[in-house]
Amino acid sequence: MSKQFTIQQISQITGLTAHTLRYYEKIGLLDGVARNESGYRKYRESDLLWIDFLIRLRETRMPISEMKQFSDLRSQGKATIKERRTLLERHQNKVTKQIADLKENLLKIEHKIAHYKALEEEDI
Amino acid sequence: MSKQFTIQQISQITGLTAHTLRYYEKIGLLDGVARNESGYRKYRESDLLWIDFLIRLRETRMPISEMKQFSDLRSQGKATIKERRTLLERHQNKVTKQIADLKENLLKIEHKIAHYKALEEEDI
DNA sequence: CATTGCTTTAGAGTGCGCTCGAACGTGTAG
DNA sequence: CTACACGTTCGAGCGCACTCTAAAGCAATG
Repeated sequence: MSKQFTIQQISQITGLTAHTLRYYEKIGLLDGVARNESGYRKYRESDLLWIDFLIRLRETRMPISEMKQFSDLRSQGKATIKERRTLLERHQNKVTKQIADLKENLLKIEHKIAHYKALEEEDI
Repeated sequence: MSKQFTIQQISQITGLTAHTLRYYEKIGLLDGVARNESGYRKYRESDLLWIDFLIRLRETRMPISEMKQFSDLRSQGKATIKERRTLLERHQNKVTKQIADLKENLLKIEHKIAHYKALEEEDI
């Protein structure tokens, strides 16, 4: 029998607040979180893994609307695997571009820092 | 005598809308944009360079409040160069971390894609 | 069996970064 | 002179992603 978690535990593990976890469930990012007899949520290991993946999508700037699309495909079962892969590959490209752009911007920032250093030297 | 630009030209060059350019000026990110006799903005080359740098800060997720701080230091002249450098160095660290995080997340996304591919193979 | 602290829901509120609209002035082509 | 495109200001509105509140129920401790 696999471990179960309360909303607070999931909150601590993932860093999302309980509010955000309920919100994600409400908008359909988390499907079918189980409940105990009194209606309290009990998260399974699989929920945790899914939430962790959602966090990665969010950190790579996937909009919630797209995360929702992806979640919807997921809950439709294995018939949608190809479609999910396509969606992820499109996102992969965007992330790759983000990294390239950040690197370019980082260079410019570093140049500016170097420029400031030079100006500081002059004034000694 | 250096070239001057209308707000529409700056908009086309930078990709910011005229609305956004006015907004940035209003909140103090753009200091002292010149005007012609009838009150129309005329941007100089130096304004353009500054706007481009602001865009880089924005693309690297610097919040507007921090961009404002930086702008304010800038308009106080060369006495603030050291402070500006410090601010940029802090930001540089954040950007470096962003890149590392994105790379890690990209890996996980790629693993998921590979996993989907494997599942697709199974079903042939 | 009372207190304290956790859970639930629905719905309202917030902060960020724009984005737009209204009302009005300017510049230029026919 | 008349369109009509482009400029101005001020303030309101918007989309996103949470974030919080209120009112109520459940759980654990002394």
